[in-house]
Amino acid sequence: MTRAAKRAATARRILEAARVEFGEHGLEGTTVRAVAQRAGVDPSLVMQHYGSKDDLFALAIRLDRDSTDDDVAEHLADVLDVRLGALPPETRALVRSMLTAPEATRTMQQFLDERVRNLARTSDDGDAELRAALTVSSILGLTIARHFLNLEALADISPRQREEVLRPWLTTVLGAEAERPPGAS
Amino acid sequence: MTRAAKRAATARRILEAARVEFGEHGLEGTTVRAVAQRAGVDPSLVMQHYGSKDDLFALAIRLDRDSTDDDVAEHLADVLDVRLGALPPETRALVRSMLTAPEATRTMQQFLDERVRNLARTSDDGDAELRAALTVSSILGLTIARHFLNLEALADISPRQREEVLRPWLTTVLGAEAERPPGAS
DNA sequence: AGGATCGCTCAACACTTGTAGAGTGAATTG
DNA sequence: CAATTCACTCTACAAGTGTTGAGCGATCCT
Repeated sequence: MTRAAKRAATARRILEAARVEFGEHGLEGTTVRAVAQRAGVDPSLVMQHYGSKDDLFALAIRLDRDSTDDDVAEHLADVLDVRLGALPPETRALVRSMLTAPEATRTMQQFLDERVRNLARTSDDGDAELRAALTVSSILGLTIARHFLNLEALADISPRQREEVLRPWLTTVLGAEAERPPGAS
Repeated sequence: MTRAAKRAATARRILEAARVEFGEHGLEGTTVRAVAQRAGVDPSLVMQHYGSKDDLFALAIRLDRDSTDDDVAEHLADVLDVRLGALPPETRALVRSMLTAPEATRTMQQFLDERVRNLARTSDDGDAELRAALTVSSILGLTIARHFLNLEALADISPRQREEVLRPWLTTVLGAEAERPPGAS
């Protein structure tokens, strides 16, 4: 293993450690020393690699999603498959700090606004954006309630419940934009 | 104004300042000095009144809701009337820190679990708790998206949209527990 | 009115934090 | 093989934090 490769590997180890720490304790609750210790490395090396704690954080919460086709089906798959298991560390880090770290708030805003736009694109209803936003925020709330607040009722969802309750419910939420009540202008 | 009354008034002023600061910057992002300055008071007075920053925080996030009858109608009223305006400071403080401050996380868990139980009580469905949890987390997500992330699509909701989109949508979400698909045991 | 009480401020401490710079030992290069 | 580069550690510092105890001036009791 060449010297540059070893250095790159160390850098990745630091970044991953940072994601875990940020994901568990947030930006303010995480110390550079804690990240360094988890990575098995000296604190100052973290700085040499990433410049500052804030720069490291900005990198740690990047989602790097391939935002090509972002439709209802993908949403469903996301929620049902991915988010029922463990959340990836960068997502945990982003969500964990989204209410307290301005950088994370901005990133989350952009991420959600984009999903809302993509979702609203499928309809030409004037209120499509609003309906899409309701859908997206529902999924956000579900994610938080399950993975960060550990709501009792969401703790253990059986495969039966996933198919009989969660999937129909999500379909309802997602499809709500199609069933608008009569009386619109 | 008696001396004790003046002291009590100062205490309330400090607590209110704390709610605003905590609500805006979270537990870790708020300094005792900032609270004191907002209250127009010396930092050490804050300690004399509330013992420690953590004790003050615990008090600042208390909701003191009269949890007698917590039903669907109340939920709707909450979301449509209260939460469309500004959130009360103690609610802001609680929500802001719920992902980063363990004390706030616990408080939020208990608050939501209670609402879920109360909501599930109205049905004898075996999955009532799960459905109630989906409802509650939807509302949580909506609150966060609107009041903390300022999602574009949720920024300005006209009265028309409230009545034509938001209310029917919420009714759907809330009522989803009644419309379960056929084929349950 | 005079002494005690008390709400409040001032000054300071102990600690943790992010961060910088010198140093070290091994890998690399000629 | 000698010189150099470089990934990494050690030591230290300056700033900001929660928290404390002494002191001060106005208000209350007798």
